[in-house]
Amino acid sequence: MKAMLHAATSGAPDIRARGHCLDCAIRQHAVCSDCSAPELEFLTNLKTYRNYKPGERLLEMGERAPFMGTVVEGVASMSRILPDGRRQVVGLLFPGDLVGRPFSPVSPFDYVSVTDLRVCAFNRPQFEAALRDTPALEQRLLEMTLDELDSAREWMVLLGRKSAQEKLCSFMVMAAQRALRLERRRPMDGILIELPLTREDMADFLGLTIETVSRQIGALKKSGVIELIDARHLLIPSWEALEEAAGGELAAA
Amino acid sequence: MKAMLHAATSGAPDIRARGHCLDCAIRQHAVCSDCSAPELEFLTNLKTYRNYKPGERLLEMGERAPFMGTVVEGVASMSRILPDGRRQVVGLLFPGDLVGRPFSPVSPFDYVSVTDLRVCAFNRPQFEAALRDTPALEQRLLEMTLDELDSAREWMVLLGRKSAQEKLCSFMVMAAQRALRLERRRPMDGILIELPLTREDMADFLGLTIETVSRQIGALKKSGVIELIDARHLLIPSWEALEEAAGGELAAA
DNA sequence: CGGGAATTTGACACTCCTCAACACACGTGG
DNA sequence: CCACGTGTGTTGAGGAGTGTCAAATTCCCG
Repeated sequence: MKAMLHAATSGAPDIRARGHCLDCAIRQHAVCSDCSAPELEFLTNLKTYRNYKPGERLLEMGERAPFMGTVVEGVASMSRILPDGRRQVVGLLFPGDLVGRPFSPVSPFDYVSVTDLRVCAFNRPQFEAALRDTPALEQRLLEMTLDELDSAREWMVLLGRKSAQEKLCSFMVMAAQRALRLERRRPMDGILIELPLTREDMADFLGLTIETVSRQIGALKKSGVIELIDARHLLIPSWEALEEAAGGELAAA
Repeated sequence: MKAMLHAATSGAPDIRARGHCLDCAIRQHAVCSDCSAPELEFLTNLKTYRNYKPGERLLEMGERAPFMGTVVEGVASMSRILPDGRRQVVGLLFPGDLVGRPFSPVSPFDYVSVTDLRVCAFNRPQFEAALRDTPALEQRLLEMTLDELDSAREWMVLLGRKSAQEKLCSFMVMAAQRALRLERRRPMDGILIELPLTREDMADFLGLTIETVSRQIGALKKSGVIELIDARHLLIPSWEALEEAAGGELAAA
């Protein structure tokens, strides 16, 4: 819970451009999914890739954000730290999700990589100009933003009203849904879930402490809702039982 | 009240069209703020006004939403109720705010009036067509949605990490900011705040119980951060002290 | 193998919830 | 006019669920 962001904003992440937008594996999930071939051609020439190690800060709350982009590989978090060090994660970014706040030069949250991460990045003014000039881009951004807003509000239900145990189950449901969607698969019994976050990140996402997270995972294991492979991998014998234990109401984000 | 919430969506609220968009007092805050005179002319002919008493449900979670609109007067809430009855308010709608989820025929949340309420309403398909055909409308909607997303995430920080007392103070700060913005005024010492919600709605918005809300308001009064006029009205001797007690980080929404 | 981080476990404290009773304002009808 | 019901808000006693602090354990990687 205490803010332990190890490295300062990295001055020069590993940057290199390669690959063409047409070949992008996650384009269908991204803001550029509805762009025409010529529009993609244009974007291809603007983009650069940025790679990060876990724990690096891509953008800092309250600071100028030099770029925007899309997660290509890995997971990142958006979070805020209160003056006394309490931290709340307000969103997880999976492949296809947008990094940065469009039309605001200053980032309203910290963006931090939680796994090895690759981001398809654009110079901010150029990206915003592209947004203004490309209806396909702007309409898709609107669509994505409306979906994110629904998700954020669902998470508010979790934070405000769910028990620690329900929070953990909801998180597992969400993590599984996000991972499966990328592979165009559906949840089912016996499925394997990877938890991409440390206990600390989970705690900060769920509004709990790491000790409570650890204990509730133990309780879920004992009650048979999950089977632990190791600290980061688990098996779901019954998807329905997991959803039941999550306290209901988790629409696919 | 319980009975009202559980009653079906009111079939025929008080509907009448009057007034012209050009004369609308809250247009500058609404989705139509950037529309040209001809565009407003078009919208004027589509709109109808709907009036509600406190506690009426405008739209129901999971049901077809026949209209969308803008709050003209009063306050409404968006909320979700878990299967076992726990309720979380995920947003408050002040004049200018949008009622309904664009591009989704089904409402993801309950919309309930919390005061006497007037809504400028549009038939959903017509409104969505107008959005698609009117860049000024769509761009403004994107802007508003991005702002709402920032606000929702700030509220997640409150729900996940703030104490009951900090939640109350944050709510007062937010309520004051929203009310003042409509009058183009700034927060200052000695200001009067109206709490438009019942203790129950406040509790459901803050992730607390009504008893805790009541007790914390009492504690704030005793410590001098607020002065109670009556149950719904209070005075802020020091705005800075209130923000301090709110635990920091509340950007104007 | 060694050292630090991540995770788990334990004992205890505290915030906030639960249940219950009470106070108050308001409207209705006898 | 007053008794009554209903919705709203306050107050009190006690307990459940999480947080806090401390230590043990496991994992990871050089």
